[in-house]
Amino acid sequence: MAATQHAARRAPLSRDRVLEAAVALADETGIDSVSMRKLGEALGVEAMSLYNHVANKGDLLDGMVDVVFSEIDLPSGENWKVAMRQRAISARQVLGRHRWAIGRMESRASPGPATLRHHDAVLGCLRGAGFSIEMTAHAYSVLDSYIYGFALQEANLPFDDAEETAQVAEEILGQFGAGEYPHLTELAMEHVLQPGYDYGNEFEVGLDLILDGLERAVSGA
Amino acid sequence: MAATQHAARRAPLSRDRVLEAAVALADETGIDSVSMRKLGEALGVEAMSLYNHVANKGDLLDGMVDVVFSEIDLPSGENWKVAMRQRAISARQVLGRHRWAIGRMESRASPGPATLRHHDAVLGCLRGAGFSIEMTAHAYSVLDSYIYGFALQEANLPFDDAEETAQVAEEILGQFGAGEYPHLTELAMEHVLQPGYDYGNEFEVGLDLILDGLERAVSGA
DNA sequence: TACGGTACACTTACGGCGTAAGTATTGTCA
DNA sequence: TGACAATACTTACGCCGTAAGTGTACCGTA
Repeated sequence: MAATQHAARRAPLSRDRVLEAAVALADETGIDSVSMRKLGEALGVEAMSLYNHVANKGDLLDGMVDVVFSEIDLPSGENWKVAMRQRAISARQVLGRHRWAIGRMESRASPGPATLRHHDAVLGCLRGAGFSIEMTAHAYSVLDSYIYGFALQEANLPFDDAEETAQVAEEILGQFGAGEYPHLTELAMEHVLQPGYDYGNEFEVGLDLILDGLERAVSGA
Repeated sequence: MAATQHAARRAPLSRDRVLEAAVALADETGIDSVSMRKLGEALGVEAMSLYNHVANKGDLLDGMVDVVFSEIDLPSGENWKVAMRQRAISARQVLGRHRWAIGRMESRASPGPATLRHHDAVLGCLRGAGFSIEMTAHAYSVLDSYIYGFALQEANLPFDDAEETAQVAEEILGQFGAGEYPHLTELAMEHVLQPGYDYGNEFEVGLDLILDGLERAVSGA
């Protein structure tokens, strides 16, 4: 049949090609518009053909998350603080590039190989720097919580630049009497709406606070 | 008609009743099974009737998130550190009770009144304790990032108790040669799988590390 | 008491979703 | 050449959100 011959001439599908296309589609049009049909269309294929390469939609999402993980720099260098700092910054960058990913880290029971490799490298860096197992667990928990939480907040900001910020702030505050949320209003007026404000700058402030705290904890022990 | 008389005898719907039922349904059966049809069924009503009380499904989700926020204790007392600590613990409890909520804080452009009230109270506590506006912004960012991130990780743990933990760890590690992820294996064997382990215990460790860091930053300025 | 408006639950219908099941066409190796 | 494994295709089912329109019960006013 003509359709099938056409298919034969196409570059063949593979799990990697499917995942890559899905990530690109999610980046461009949002995770909600990643459906099997639309993904198939993007690949020049019917929806059901994708099932030759992913088990189901959950498997697709798991795979997409693992692709994201694979983009995060592994920690490197002998100085744990520098390595952790650099990894955190890379993670935030990657999660900013794929804003749909942060809410779907709920891959839960099925972490992919890149995910496992990443976690193993982080643990190895800390253990190699002399952290006890318990201290490693503490550091791992507080750092990852902070990174994911910051990325989550950043992904959910309803604005991307100063102009939008002003617009949104006006909208929200304008709905209420000026006195109803005085501290929110103050922060908006005297900080967020000032020229040069960028929420992203907060990331390294908090990160350094945590890294310094860890350093103190580890040297005090 | 009989059906309508029946409806008349029913306690009338209201936005609050709809939101409450939706939250309960999500808690019991997961957010994915909160559909307009199933929610209607839970309330003894057809799906379309819900549209008299919520604008659409997005509005429903926004409202559900605001219900969750309303359950978090507002900070109280004159000691900012105690107040922030207690609020953080309450937030984690609430987010643990409604695990579906953390990924859907993407209410983005439309925070509800409880959400705004909560944020305003947090800011007021810090400003009242003498934090500068900038320092308030730092504290707010690092604390909320940590709380959300921790809740996110906790919500995504594929296990709830020690038994499940062992089972999942075995499954994951069993898929690979023992040497493939040595540090992950070590952490699992010598820490996570030890009796008495509970990831939740990490929360206050990281929280206190951050609060101490903030205290040092604020007293040093 | 009668009446008009409002509130609100109902039915029907549409297009999109994930995916189970079955069919057809290829490229590969005996 | 003929059989087999891959893999793309079609069809169909029961969900989903929700636009549009219908009917009834209640309330304030005359």
